[in-house]
Amino acid sequence: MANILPKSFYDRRTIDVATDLLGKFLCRKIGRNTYKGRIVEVEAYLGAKDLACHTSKGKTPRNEVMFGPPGHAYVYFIYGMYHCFNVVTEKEGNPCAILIRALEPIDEIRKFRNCDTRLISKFPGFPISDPSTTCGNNENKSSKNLHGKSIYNMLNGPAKLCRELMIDRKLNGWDLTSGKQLWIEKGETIRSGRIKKSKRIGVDYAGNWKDRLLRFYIKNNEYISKE
DNA sequence: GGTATGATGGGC
DNA sequence: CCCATCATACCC
Repeated sequence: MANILPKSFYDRRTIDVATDLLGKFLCRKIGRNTYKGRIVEVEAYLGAKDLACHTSKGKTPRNEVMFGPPGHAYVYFIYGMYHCFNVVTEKEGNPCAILIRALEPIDEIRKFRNCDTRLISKFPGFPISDPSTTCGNNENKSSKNLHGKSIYNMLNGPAKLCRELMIDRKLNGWDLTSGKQLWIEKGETIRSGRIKKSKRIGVDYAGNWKDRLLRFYIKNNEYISKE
């Protein structure tokens, strides 16, 4: 597939990769089907010197993927119940990554959420496929399925998008350029005027790094985790 | 919008 | 003990 982002995309300065990831498509293949979400919010983690980055305390079994080559997935388990998905950037040995914080669901994923019940029997517990949802072409911001979930509230957080797309530690280290199971495709390039910056979320422990503006999101997008 | 709290368990 | 989260409660 020609649209898969190549290794060279990730082998650059982390902040540049982070802003360039906005507007690209995260793709997850499960069974015969592929589900895609548009990346709308990310955070950059700048390696050993960055006190908010897991690698600031050195190499451990958990974070060793970040020390490897760019273009691989760094997936970690947090708070006893959640996973977060990152892409590794920069040259091998410079342990940086970008946390994917929110996705905008696009047509396939919406259709699946609403209509496709075949996968449910194959993957019991797959959260995005809720048999109680109705087939909805008239969704609005307050539309909810029978479990009270809105399409606006399913992919707007790093742990929520992992839950919905069944991303867990089995995909830690996955080569995102292989075009199987999990990859990222070209989309639009978001001009800097459409990108907002803020402090990263949940890193108040990170000393003089906690206030750095390393969170990037698409201005006015409806699927952001937090304003 | 903000703050506070419990859930829940791997990592160091 | 800590934690790159989430859902819920409440606005002290």
